Amino acid sequence: MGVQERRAREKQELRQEILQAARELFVREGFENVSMRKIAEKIEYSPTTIYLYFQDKADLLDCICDQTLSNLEGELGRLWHLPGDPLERLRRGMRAYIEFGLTHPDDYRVAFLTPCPTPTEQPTRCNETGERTFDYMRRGVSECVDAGVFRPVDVEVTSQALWAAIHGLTALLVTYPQYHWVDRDTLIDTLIDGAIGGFRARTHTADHIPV
Amino acid sequence: MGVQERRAREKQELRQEILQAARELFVREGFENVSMRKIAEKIEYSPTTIYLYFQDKADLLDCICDQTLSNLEGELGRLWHLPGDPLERLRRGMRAYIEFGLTHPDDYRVAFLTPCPTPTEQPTRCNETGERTFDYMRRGVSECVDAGVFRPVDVEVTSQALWAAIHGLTALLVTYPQYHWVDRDTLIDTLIDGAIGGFRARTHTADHIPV
Amino acid sequence: MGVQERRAREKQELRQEILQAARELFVREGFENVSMRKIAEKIEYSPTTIYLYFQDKADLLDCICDQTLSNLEGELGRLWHLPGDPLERLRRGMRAYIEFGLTHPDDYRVAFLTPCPTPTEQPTRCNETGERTFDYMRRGVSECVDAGVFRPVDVEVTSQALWAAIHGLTALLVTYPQYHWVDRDTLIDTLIDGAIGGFRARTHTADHIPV
Amino acid sequence: MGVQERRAREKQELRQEILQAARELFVREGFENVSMRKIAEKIEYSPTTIYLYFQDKADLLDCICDQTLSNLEGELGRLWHLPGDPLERLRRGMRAYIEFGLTHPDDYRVAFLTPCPTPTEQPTRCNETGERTFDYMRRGVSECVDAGVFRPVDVEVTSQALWAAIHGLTALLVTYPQYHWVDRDTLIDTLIDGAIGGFRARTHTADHIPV
DNA sequence: CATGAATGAGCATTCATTCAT
DNA sequence: TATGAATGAATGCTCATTCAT
Repeated sequence: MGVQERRAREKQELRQEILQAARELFVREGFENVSMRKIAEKIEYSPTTIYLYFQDKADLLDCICDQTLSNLEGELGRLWHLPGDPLERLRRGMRAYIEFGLTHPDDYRVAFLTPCPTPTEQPTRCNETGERTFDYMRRGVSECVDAGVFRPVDVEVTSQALWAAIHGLTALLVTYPQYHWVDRDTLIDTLIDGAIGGFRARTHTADHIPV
Repeated sequence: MGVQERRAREKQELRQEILQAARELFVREGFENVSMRKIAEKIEYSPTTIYLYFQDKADLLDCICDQTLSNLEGELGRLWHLPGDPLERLRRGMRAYIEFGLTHPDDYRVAFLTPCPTPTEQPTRCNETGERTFDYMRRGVSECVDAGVFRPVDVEVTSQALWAAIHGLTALLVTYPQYHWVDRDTLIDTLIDGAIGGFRARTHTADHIPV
Repeated sequence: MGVQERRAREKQELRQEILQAARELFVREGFENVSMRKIAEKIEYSPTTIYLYFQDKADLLDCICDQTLSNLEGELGRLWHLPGDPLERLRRGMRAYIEFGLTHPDDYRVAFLTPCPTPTEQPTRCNETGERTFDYMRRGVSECVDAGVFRPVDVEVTSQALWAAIHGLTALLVTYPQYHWVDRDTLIDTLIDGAIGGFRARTHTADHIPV
Repeated sequence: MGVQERRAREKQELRQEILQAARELFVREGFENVSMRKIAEKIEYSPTTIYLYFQDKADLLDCICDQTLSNLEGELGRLWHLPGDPLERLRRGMRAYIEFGLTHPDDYRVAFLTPCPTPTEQPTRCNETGERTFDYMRRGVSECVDAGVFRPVDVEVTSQALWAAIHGLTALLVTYPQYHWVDRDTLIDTLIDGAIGGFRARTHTADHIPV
């Protein structure tokens, strides 16, 4: 059985290597310019080999997306357990989301800006992982409502709206990196605080709202 | 002279036909997956013909974007002159933007979700028209600040943040039309009011903020 | 009739303009990279117009060749009437030939290095002009024989051999301009004197033969 | 292992087949007019296959040239070791060169009459093989000088001049096979003896010079 | 498990040329 | 006389993929 295990492990490793190579190529060369051949060259295997691990290019892409979302989810999970009040936690998560997109623009593009090839099939690419990730937003909003920091808004509606806001900024920055944006940090803070601000309970102190 | 005029008109018509065909294909298949050949087939002309009307594929894309932005600009211009207070005007414009995207999802995709093929060249595609369009946002925010409805925020920063918010929602709805979104109108209102809410002066009445 | 004449003259002028434009393009862009369209653009006429003056591209090419040969012939004719003894005249003509090729490398390529498209049709492109040009070689050799500077060699054989020699050098220099040739003038002189040297009568003085 | 060997052999064979097909086409149609597709059709493989054996069209051309030059080099090498005095050896080599061109006109055309597509890159195509081949000329001339058959001429200059002479004849005969040449053998002998004659020491006997 | 060989389809673009006007 | 519009054919090359081994 040791043999079988080793084999399985090796197989997993090569799979990971392929994914990693593909991801790096996406980053370096841009999503559209990555071919199976280039990936194969990078890992020094034949193109055919890739097909032993992935059904086709779309499948490979899906897996990359899934990984991306997993990474994002992991990041958010880590942050979730840091100390802080609900508002801080929500804000921190939103910032992390945006920064994740900026740090991995190609991953973000693949995962969030590329339409599903066959729209009827899957609502989002990599449904489950995506939902799990989105749950952090739901929980963040929920906490804020429970703590009275937010007005008693509908959690799902608010979560979706907040996601839209941070997705919008990430998408724009990723799609038009050369546009004459104002200072990036200011912009991010403004967006987050602005979006959150709309849901806060009346008695809030304005400390976090930038001028 | 009638002949010349008719010729010119026909030429314009074919140009429009090409643009329309390309737009539809770009939308349906994604920019990278649309070839000049496919466009030619769609309009039942030879590929060469397209090159009589557009310099190359990038030029074609540019023209499509420009048209889209012009339409959007026209829409926003119309609304701008309707009566209403500054806040109402801003909100109305933001909603129109989102609805424009939802009504012409393909156009929106091409214009706002497709990365420029050569990113170094041009900040955004179709600079001028885009800027003119964005100016409506700037003017709307500016008015709100002047009228004291907004705190004295930085107009450019705020405008970019608000654009990000509405772009985000439009992009998500366009990219994942099948996702289990909450009621579309509620979501749009929530996003707009939430985003705007963050910048309002302290003494505002909460009448516009939905539950 | 004045009208007709003017028309005819204008027609000739445009024809010349086309030929001139084509020739210049050949020189600047290289023979293979010249298209009818580019020629048309250069003269600021439509491509169609060219076809009013030349049957097709091959015809245009032929005419250029013919012009080239005419130019060469003219050059040789001019030189022929300069004073000098037969040997000097022959040598001078051979040098002029080589230098013509080096000055108009693309013309030379078109006229002398490009095989006739349909080999059965025409021995050389532009037969007659070519023959007239070659006659200068025949006459030069003939004179040398008559003057006793050359041994009583066969004029045709010798002429062809000498042509081969100078054509060879021209062709090599034109085809491989980057090769590590020795000093160009030395090479030309050596070739000419060497080739001629083989036919000189025994009592020649060696003054012209370089070390 | 038999399998591997057979595979390798088959691979080599196909490579040769491609080279041969390309060579024939280049010769028949001219380099610019031969497309990868036409080559593919000729060998009844898909165009893609060619790219498994050659990097691109230029590479293919290079390999063809190299083969041609190798053949020529081999021929000259064989002759070099035959007995004979230096002059005879030189003359014999020059004749072999010309006859090689006449026997393989297509090969000669491709190797010596086709301009390098990108002239700036490489002095001559297939440098090394070409130089090795040209070395036979240098050695032949050198020997003649050493033996006192030639005047103490510069070896490189003389070699290049002699090359030019025999190249010229070969090129003309190959390019214009239909021209009214005099008797081929007479012409070749005349050219060779004439060219060589120019460099011979004064005391030579004229025995080899034809009338 | 991995591959070498091969392919059909496709790409953006350019070409020489024609035809109706 | 000249042209604007249009085209069919072709270009070198890359792609994702398959199949026999």
